[in-house]
Amino acid sequence: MAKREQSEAPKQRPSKAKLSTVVVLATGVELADRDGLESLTIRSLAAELGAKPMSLYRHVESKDALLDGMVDRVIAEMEPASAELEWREAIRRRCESARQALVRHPWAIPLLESRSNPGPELLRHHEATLAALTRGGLPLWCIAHAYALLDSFVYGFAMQEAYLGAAQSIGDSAESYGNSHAEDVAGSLEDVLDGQEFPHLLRFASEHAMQPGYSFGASFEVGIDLILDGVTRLAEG
Amino acid sequence: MAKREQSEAPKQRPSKAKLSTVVVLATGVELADRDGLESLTIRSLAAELGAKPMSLYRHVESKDALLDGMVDRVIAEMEPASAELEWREAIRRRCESARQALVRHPWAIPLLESRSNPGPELLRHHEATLAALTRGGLPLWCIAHAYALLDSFVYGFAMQEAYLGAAQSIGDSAESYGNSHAEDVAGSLEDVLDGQEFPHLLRFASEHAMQPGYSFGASFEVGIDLILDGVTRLAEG
DNA sequence: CCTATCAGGCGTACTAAGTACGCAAAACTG
DNA sequence: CAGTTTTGCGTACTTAGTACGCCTGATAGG
Repeated sequence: MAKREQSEAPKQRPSKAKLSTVVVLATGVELADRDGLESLTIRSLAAELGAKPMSLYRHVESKDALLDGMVDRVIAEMEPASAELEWREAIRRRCESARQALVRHPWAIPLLESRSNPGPELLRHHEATLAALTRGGLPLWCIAHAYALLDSFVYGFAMQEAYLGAAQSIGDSAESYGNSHAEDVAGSLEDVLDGQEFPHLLRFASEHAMQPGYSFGASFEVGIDLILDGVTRLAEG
Repeated sequence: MAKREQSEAPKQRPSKAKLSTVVVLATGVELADRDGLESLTIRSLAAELGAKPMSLYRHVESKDALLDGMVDRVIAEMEPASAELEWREAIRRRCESARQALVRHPWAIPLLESRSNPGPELLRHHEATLAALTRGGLPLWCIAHAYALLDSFVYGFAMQEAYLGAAQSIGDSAESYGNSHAEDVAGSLEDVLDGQEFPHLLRFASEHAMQPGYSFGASFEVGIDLILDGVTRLAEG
């Protein structure tokens, strides 16, 4: 009798709070962000929520459904192309937003492909992008190419960025597996490559990729603009 | 005594043959191709090889190592950029080859990212590609962009192609999960999209994507050429 | 206020899957 | 042919997903 609450209890993730589908999905995303997808289990998620494993199944049909929901949540973080902006700018922003969502949630990248159900957010997203491309006055076949190229690039870029990110974060979470890729990728460049076997690779790494100002991410905007330009040119010629 | 063999026994995958790392990896790839990555377990692989689960561990350190090895095998199927050809043509072929390998082994795509160890084949591959780009006379910063864009595009494209492929294969392997995405994606376009909510999407699908001659794959070469052109232009201007 | 109903949380327990450990047969070596 | 190494594997433990059904607290009538 000492405790009375109507429906909005004070938020407290680590233990209590009311269980619900959204909370489960959101906490799933948090956990995957923090510890990686491998350590997201029904049991660990339940523990994080201060609940017992079987309780989650009241709000999520299965682990697959959980993952689907989490992916849709990530997609929801990507701003759809705005109808207000000039179409190229709208596309640019959409792509950058998508990329950032995937950088925040790199575990979602492999799932984007394998999860079959499109999910409501993904549809809204496609719709907005197609609308922007249509506003650009491109012919339909050209829209198709533009869309294929842009999305391929965004996803592929995010994939590589995630890969590099994992390789570069030396002091971060270096205990997930037995493999310590940190040293293998970052430090031992010369150890693996010093032979005459990979001269270009070694030169590229030492003279460019390992230089102070280098940022893989800088290629992103270059790529988007390049594709946008190329597609425009396609439509004309 | 009735059976005598020196080292090359008649090949017979389903049951006997000598166990070895290569055989295990190759059979793993076959199994993943046939039944999908989810149904590739140490136990199923052992059964396929006519062996018992623990036997595989003599030739593969762990399941993770198995997956690494399988991925490296897929990468080995991608022809490195040839040093004989004109550089753009060499790049084009390399990319097309990579794409085809990933179409043959779509399960490898999500793994490309998550597997941390580069693997010997990947290094050889990068080396050849950088060599070709260098032969093109591009400045180093431009090579970096070119490489980032090309690889992002290839991987991302393969990802989408795999996604679409799974959605389109109606009569193929439609029993993997409880979800039958075949109908959901292919047939019920109007069921999901008929509302006024997704006009562009519906128009795009019905007027273009569902037309007889449409092929998503056709965008691939367009994309590669577009990137190659764009990068060349970058280097000049 | 008392009871029927219902939904949410959970205990139990089964299954699938990775794999540590160490034995034993086979292959190889001297 | 004896010793050593390589290979295959039986056993068994662990982690993880989840089917099934109980229990409890909240809610709705009477």
